[in-house]
Formats: sequence, structure tokens, C-alpha cells
Amino acid sequence: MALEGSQKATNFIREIIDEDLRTNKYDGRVYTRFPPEPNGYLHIGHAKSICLNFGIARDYNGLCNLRFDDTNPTKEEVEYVESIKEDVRWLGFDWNDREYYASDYFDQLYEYAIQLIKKGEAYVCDLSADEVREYRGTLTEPGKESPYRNRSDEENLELFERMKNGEFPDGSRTLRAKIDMSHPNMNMRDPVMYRILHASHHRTGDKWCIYPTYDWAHGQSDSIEGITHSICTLEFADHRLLYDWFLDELEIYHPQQIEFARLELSYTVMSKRKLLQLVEEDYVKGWDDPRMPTISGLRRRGYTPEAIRYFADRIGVAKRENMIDVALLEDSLREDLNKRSPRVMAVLRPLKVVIDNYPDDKIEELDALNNPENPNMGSRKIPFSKVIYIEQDDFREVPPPKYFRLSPGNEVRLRYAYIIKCVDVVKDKKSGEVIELHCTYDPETKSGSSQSQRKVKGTIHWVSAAHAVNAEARLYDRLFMIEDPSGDNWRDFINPNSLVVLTTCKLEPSLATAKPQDRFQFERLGYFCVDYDSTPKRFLFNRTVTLRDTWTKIEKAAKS
RNA sequence: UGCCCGGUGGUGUAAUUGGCAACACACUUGACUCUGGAUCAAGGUAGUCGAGGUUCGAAUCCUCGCCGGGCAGCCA
Repeated sequence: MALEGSQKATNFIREIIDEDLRTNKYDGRVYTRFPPEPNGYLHIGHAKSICLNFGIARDYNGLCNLRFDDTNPTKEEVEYVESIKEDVRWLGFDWNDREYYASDYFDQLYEYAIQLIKKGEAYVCDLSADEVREYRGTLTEPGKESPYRNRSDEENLELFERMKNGEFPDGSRTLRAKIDMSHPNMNMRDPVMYRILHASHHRTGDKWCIYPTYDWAHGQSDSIEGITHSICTLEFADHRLLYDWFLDELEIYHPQQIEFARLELSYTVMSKRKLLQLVEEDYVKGWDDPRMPTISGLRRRGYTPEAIRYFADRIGVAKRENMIDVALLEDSLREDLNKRSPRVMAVLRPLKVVIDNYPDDKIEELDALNNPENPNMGSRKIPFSKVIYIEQDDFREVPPPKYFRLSPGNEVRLRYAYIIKCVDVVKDKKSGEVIELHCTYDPETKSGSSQSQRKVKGTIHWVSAAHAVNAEARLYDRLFMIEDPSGDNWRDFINPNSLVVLTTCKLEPSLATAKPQDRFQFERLGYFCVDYDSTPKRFLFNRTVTLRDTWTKIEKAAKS
């Protein structure tokens, strides 16, 4: 794929791996994992992590596991594991049979916990959640030791087993690591390893009523799988000390955790909580609404996996927080779509044009290139007749400076057809709105004919009225009006015009057979794809992204 | 106020690990064009958070500051 490999992507993580390879730290192995929690849909930020982890495995002849971090049955659901698998696969990555779950290791984790109890390094604590918080101390003050901290190993073993057997109610006890209540790193102040949760788990059912916490499960899962480089986001950096502590105390294989900065994208939100709120509060129509930064949303919008991977390569990986301009995402998309999309003519906001001097019943079949940049994509015929539609934007009764399109007395070229001249404007008597144009055409100027090489400034797209296919187009724009809508009042910045629906679009007839997810470039307008909900009766197109639009810039500049 | 992590143009990421700050996006201008697209060409924008120090030489090393972020879930 042309988009990939065009950038030699190196970063601090690859440098660490190079060094580990050089010193033979892991016998030449490179083994990563992508560990989503199945409690929501994947978004573009996860795509960065997926491309990082799977990309490293690919480039170093290593492996990357897909591992669901399913240690909290109260939040996780199978629906999410299915969507996650679909998204990772769609992005173009394959974990073969290495589909793992933290819950696969619950038995092993239980055994490990017993080992720690026997070493005197874990204990059953009867403090309530509130009490644990009080005893923990604050950022600046040390905590106090739990009164249950010095139980005998026998008592701990017995109580822990009874916890597992379901003899105690939720929240009544926990298993905690015995480390240091005055440690400057809060994670080391006797962190909870197990909590009691009488909840049934999507994989283990009712087998367990105690569940391991993230800190207790993650590192040991990495170890069991033989991961070499456990790559996670910055907020886990403080946990690395604990990650190392567990592995060292257990004296088991020790992977290394490396943290990088998560992706932030301008004009959108990335937190699962806010994404969920957008869905639940009906700002969007679902997780796969094309305005959502979710993988499923981008897919429905018409993004290609290649574009997303290319984007991931281009943004790099580092430890400083960053805010990537959506323009880079859109540029990555256009780069890909420009090469692969067949071009087609479609009129979004139709304006009727009658060509007065064109014979009433004549129909010509004109040749149009499917992609002028790639002759291999062939050509097609498009019908031309006396009555056509053009874009309302392509006519101005009073043309502004540098306006190259149609206006009274002025000429434009109809793409792949003739040069026409506007001779009359018909307006609605009440509203004064322009409802129809009368033009004449110059028969000497037919496209492809060598007779006339007459040039005009503008070329516009059109669709023959009698042959047009009706369609609905959904024009999407950024979801937020400001670059950084983080903060509590983020809802105030939701773009009210993030979706504009046009129901009277006219398409050239070749589009009649388009199927959901088919992608096209509507000439001069942008890239569009057929929506999943499209039916022959109600033909639906999503605008994936507009073409670069220098005219809008010129116009804006003129106004200011 | 404890601990951890960061600070290079408008935005990201680089800099052969101490050798005269590069690439991409964005922006501006022009060429070309039957897509105001694509393409091509040109251009502006940082002396690398600050102050000291080491050195022939510092974005890279040292010291002291300043600024931003994270951590007090039985969430991950």
C-alpha cells in the first residue's frame, strides 16, 4: 500500500526495542498486546494504540495479542467485545488465535494471590471503602496502617478462601498487598488486589464473586502471555512501580511497561464517558454515527482503514501531551480517497437549467473518465439532454470578483459536455428566489471534439434531469465548534450544524447500482459513500469529507 | 505541599545521540488544469520554557528555577 512505509516511523518505543534486541534482553523476541476493556466502542485514539502495538509486532517479526481486560463484570458486555474485534479486524490487523481475556487467568491469579499471602505480602482487610480511603492518607500526608494488616497467614488464607466462596457481602472485605502506607506513590499504599462482587461475568458466569483489580491482573497477564513490551498510556506511569513490585515478589517472568501519550484530536472529544453521553443524550444517533470519532463512526462515514493507518504513522508516538489537528486526519483520508475513488457527477442543491437551443428530444451519450488520474479505471457514458440540473452555488445573479461560474450573460463549461451561456433568469414571483435558468449552448464546443479549443474560466458539474437518480445526502461537519471542547461545559460547544440533510439531490444514472459502503468522489464537492441504511427507494449518501475548497477561502477573505 | 511525566514554529514529530534545527499538516503566493480538486514551484513562521554552568561547540550534559499534565476508585 502506497500510503504506508512512505514514512520511516521511528519513535522512543522502537528505540527501546532496538536496544533490547541489541542486548538480547528477551532472546530476540518482540511481543506486544492490545488490551481493551470491553466497556465501550473503540475510537481513533485506540486506533493509535492498535497501530502501534500491531505495527511493532509486524515490523519486528513479533506477535501482538488481543487481550480483553475484563476484570470488572459490572461494566463489561459481550456486545463490546464483538464490536472491538470487528474494529480491529477492519483496521487490518490479525491476532490469529491469540484472543485472550484477563478472565482466562482468574485461576492462576488466585494461586498467585495465595503465594503472596503465604509470603506475608498480602492480607484480607475488613475496612469499608470509605475507611480505606481515610486510611490511605493524602498526596502530602502518609496513610495509616489498617488494623487488619497483621493477621496471621493462616487467618488470611482462610478468610480469602471464604471470600472466594461467597460467604461475605459485596464491599465487606478486600485482599490487599502489604507494601507501605506512607509510600510517596499512592499506588503503593497497600493497593487492593481483590474486591467482592457478586456479579456474573460475561465469560466466567457465576464462578467467581471476587474479581482482581487492574493492577493485580494486568502485569501478571502480561507475564503469563510472555509479553516483552507492555505499552500503555501515560496515566499508568505511576502504576509501573506496582506493576514491577508484583512481578518481582512473585518471581515470575517480567515484561516491561512503557507509557506513551494518548491521542487528542481537535474539534472532538475522546473520553468514553463523553462519547457515551453524546449517544445517550441524543446529540448523535448512536456509537456509529458518522460524526463520532469511533472506529465504527469513521467506517460509516466512509473512512478507509488505509487512511487511518497512514494517519497513525504520521502523528508519531511520544510522551508529551498533544492535540492533533483534524486537518491531518482529513488530509490522510483525501490522500487515499483521491487515488481510489471513481469520480461521478451529483448535484446536491439542484437548480433547473433549460438549454433553449438544444433539440427537445435529443439525448447524447457523452464520455466521462472515471478517474482522470488513473486511466485504468476506465470511462463511462453519461446522458445529456435539453433540461439539466446544476448546483445552486454555481450560479450568481451578481457575481462577486473572481467568481468563475455561471452568471447572466456569462459562460461556463459543463463538464464533459458543452460551453453554455446564461441568457435568462426565472424567479419565483413571491420570494424572488431564482428557480430556473435559460441558457444556450455552443455546439462547436463539445468535449473531446477537436474543432473548438475555446477556453472558459469555469467548469461545473451537472446532471440530466430526465435521467437523474434521486437521493438524500447527509453532510457532516465537525461535532464541536471549538478546537478543545474539554472541560465541564463541553456541551455548549456542540456544533448545531454538524449534520445537514439534503433530500432533493440528483445523481447521474450510473450511480443507480451503488451498494452500501461504495465510495465515490462527487466531482467538485467531496467524497461520499452509500450509507448502510440506504435502500433503492431511499438512496442515502454520507459525505465523508469535502474536497479542498480554495473558493470558500477566497470568498471569506473578500468578506473580511 | 509529596511522588511521577513532560516542555523544539500555528499543530505534530525529527535532529547521525555534543557538530551550524529537518519533515509533514496548516498558512501565503504563483504555475497548470474541462474538478477553484489533483499536481508542481516558491515563501514566511522556532535560535529549541528561563537563567546560569561544562565545552572549541549544547535542543541534546549539569545546576537552579518557571510552566503544563497525572496520581488520594473496592474503574481501567
